[in-house]
Amino acid sequence: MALSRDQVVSTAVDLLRRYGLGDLSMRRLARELGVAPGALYWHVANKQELLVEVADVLLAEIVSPPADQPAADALVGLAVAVREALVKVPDAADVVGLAYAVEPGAARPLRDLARLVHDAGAPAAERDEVAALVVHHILGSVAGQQDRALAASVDADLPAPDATTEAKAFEVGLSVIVRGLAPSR
Amino acid sequence: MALSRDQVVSTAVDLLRRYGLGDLSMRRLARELGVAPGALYWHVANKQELLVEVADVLLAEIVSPPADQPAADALVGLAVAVREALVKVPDAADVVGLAYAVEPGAARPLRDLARLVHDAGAPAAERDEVAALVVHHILGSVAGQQDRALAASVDADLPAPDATTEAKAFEVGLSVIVRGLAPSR
DNA sequence: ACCTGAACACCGTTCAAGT
DNA sequence: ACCTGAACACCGTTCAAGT
Repeated sequence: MALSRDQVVSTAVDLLRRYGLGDLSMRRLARELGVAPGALYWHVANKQELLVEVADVLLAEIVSPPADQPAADALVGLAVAVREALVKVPDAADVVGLAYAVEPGAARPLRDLARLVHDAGAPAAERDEVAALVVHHILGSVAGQQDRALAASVDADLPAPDATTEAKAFEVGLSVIVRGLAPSR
Repeated sequence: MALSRDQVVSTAVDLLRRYGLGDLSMRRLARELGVAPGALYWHVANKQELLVEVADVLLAEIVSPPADQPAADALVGLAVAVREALVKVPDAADVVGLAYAVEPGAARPLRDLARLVHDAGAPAAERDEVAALVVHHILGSVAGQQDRALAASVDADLPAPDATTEAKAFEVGLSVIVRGLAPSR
């Protein structure tokens, strides 16, 4: 049976989950699919386009926040959920960061984040800017935790990051944002 | 005359400034220096170590904030200065992000940022977390602007980012952080 | 329509051997 | 002490030619 674009993308997601971005090469992906590297270029224009699709898949798995709570709580809940989903995927911050730069509102959870930022008190004119701040905080936190885990695995006398501590640190920053949301006065 | 580590690092900075991370390869750097690629490994352990040094050079050029203003103003001023310095250097966010993950307080401006966050009202226990939030906001803003510039140069019907607008958007997020700094009540 | 084979122009890193 | 030459194991992308 012929290869499909979906098959290419989902195998790429698999490779990323299991081995990280360093092993998600077009050649490695082709090997995994049992085709020649050139075959992939019939289904995707290039690696960048593929990675944007991969990011969309990762974000699509995140559940929407329940609508029956204050916007500020829903915002915190969703941000934590996005962070938790991404931190499990090696190099997720790089992949999602690339996709976010190309198309900030393409994935549903990121649109939800922007909406909740507005509902929680940000003026409409500042909605996208504050949403970007939240996204950067999530991606920065994810990248930081993963980098520290990598550093600890390489250098034996560096401490391995603790998931609970990392999550707490993230929420400290998040609460600063929520507190600052309403324009002064 | 023999090659020095400083020479290797500063030529790397040069290459980054002129052509970006894509052209900052160990082989390209060796060619620029007129040596064989293997020669570089006498002076630096690997590419990652080199990039951390490059980040330190980029950050070292940023001036410290004057001490005669309110901490919140100094914080905003320094964050804007760091952003402005980095946005001129292609892929600066990637390079500095890597270095920041490895050693968050190694560069002076980043230490100053953490100090000002504390002086501006963050509890000592939350200082590093909020400083990380500010750094992520800077790097995210820089990466975003540069990505949009690249996208516009590739795709003709995408608008080129305006430097003033980008700076304003950054300051919106920054002021949210500053407003949220003092713990509630 | 979809894929292979082969090529082009690259990578980071290692290491014996030279000076 | 410092560097070269040569190798190892890779990259992303293109494209004529095949089915």
